[in-house]
Amino acid sequence: MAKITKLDEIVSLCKRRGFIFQSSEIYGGLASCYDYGPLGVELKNNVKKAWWKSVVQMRDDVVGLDCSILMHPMIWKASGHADKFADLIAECKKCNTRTRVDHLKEKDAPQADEHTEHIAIDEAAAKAQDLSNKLCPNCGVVGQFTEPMPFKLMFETQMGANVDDSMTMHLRPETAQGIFANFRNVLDTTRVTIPFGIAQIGKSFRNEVTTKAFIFRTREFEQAELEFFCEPGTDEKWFDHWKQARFDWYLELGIKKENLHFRVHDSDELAHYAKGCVDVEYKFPFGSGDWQELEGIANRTDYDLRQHQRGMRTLNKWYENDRELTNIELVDEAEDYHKGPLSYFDVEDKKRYIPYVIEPSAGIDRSALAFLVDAYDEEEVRGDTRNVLRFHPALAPVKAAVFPLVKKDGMPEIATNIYNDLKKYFNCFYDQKGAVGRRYRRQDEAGTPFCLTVDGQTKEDNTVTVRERDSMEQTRISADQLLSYMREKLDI
RNA sequence: GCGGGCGUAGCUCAGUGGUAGAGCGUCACGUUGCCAACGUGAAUGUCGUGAGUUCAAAUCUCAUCGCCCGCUCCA
Repeated sequence: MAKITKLDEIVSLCKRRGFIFQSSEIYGGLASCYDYGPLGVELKNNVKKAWWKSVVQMRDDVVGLDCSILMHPMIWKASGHADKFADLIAECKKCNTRTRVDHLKEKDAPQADEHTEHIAIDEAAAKAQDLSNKLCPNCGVVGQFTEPMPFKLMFETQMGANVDDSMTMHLRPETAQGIFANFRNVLDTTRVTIPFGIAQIGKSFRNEVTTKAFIFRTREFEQAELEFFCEPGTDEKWFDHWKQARFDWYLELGIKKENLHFRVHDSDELAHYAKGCVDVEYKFPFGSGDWQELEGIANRTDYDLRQHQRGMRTLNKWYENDRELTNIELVDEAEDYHKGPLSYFDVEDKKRYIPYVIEPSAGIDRSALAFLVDAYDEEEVRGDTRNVLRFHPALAPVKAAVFPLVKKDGMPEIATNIYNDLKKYFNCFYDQKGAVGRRYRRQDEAGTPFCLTVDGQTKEDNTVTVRERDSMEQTRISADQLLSYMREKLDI
């Protein structure tokens, strides 16, 4: 029986054990921002490590990258974010529901099923004047809207300390564009040949209209993204490949199969550049227990690289327009764009083309939350409730705790030596205080897979007790073999 | 942003105008020899924040911040 874990229980555990705290708590908190505590940072780092190992290090066809968060403003013009991450929203005066203006439908055309693109704010502002015939999707009242309000989904900041000539910059709303901007660099310096991918983990920022559910949707968040470049025509094959590879990654790290599934995007839900998109979703315990996105895997086609080729050719216009993005249009695409600066030359086939891109884009924070929720378990042990986080060893913040059974007879000294030896190889924790049973249970709640206990017998035959978290079973292992035994068990 | 609920110790919560509380947890000492044992002792509070009403506010009023649920929104 899968226990239904409420989000509140997870939040409470996170606080109690030092996984996650509200940001700026001593000042009353800052909405939608969270800090990772001592155990939380280990967990999150382990999630990132596991992703990096699986996507970069274990593969011969992917290389890593770490781009700056601030990038040239033209990046966002070319990518479309500068225009499309600004929405106009109108509020129904009748029911106070806010709706994106471009999602509003005419009274007489309720079946307007054309996919609604985001519209550049200026254009939309002009068009949006007449809402008198628009229908509120919530209460059905016609034409009772406030003036459209612009929502900027990108964080703005200033670059340059001198206020007068500082430049407005945007914090990146996704890490992907830094990869596209470095496609040429990597190609020229790394001896990669298509098909290959570039991976990156890092912070992104989005002014979401609403945040949600603990660390699930926050305005500052960490992404792990891969842009996998392939020859057009092979994109479907690679899409399927990554779809499977990414799904399996969650399962291998212990997510229960029944809590994970794919959701294929409908064609009217796809971003305009995407040929296909599928989400990996986890059954989170928010409210009624909704499936929520952990990761999106999209076929972005050759859209981004082509857009940046246009962007590169628009640079002078940007200078001429006083470095203002809103006043300029990207120049039209060159006719021979497929031979442009971001094209790829295939030596075997002797042809140039703009590669297609398959993008698995995972949210690290929400993955960490999913691993937490999924690992959380309460079980009855001798009439007591045992709280245990059944983390996969690779994700466990602490791999092994070392205890002397009691604080005398030389046991602390032996245990300390073992601890000092093992901590060179993986994260360990030493504890000699209080009853050993209590120490075991404390480690259960931190998700530590193994506890190593030095007892009276250790002095006689140099063995220690290895107590396993999930089964609570104990095995005696020679202290000499402890390192190799643990490494095998932990797979490190 | 709207509607509903909530905010008191690290956690869970009691406390409806009159001295700030409990359980669990934490720490110390003793005891104990393998699963939240026991004994003794201890620490820990801007009662979310700010104003107001009152002789007196955790308690009443207003504002504000934050969290949860449901809408809305979510390349």
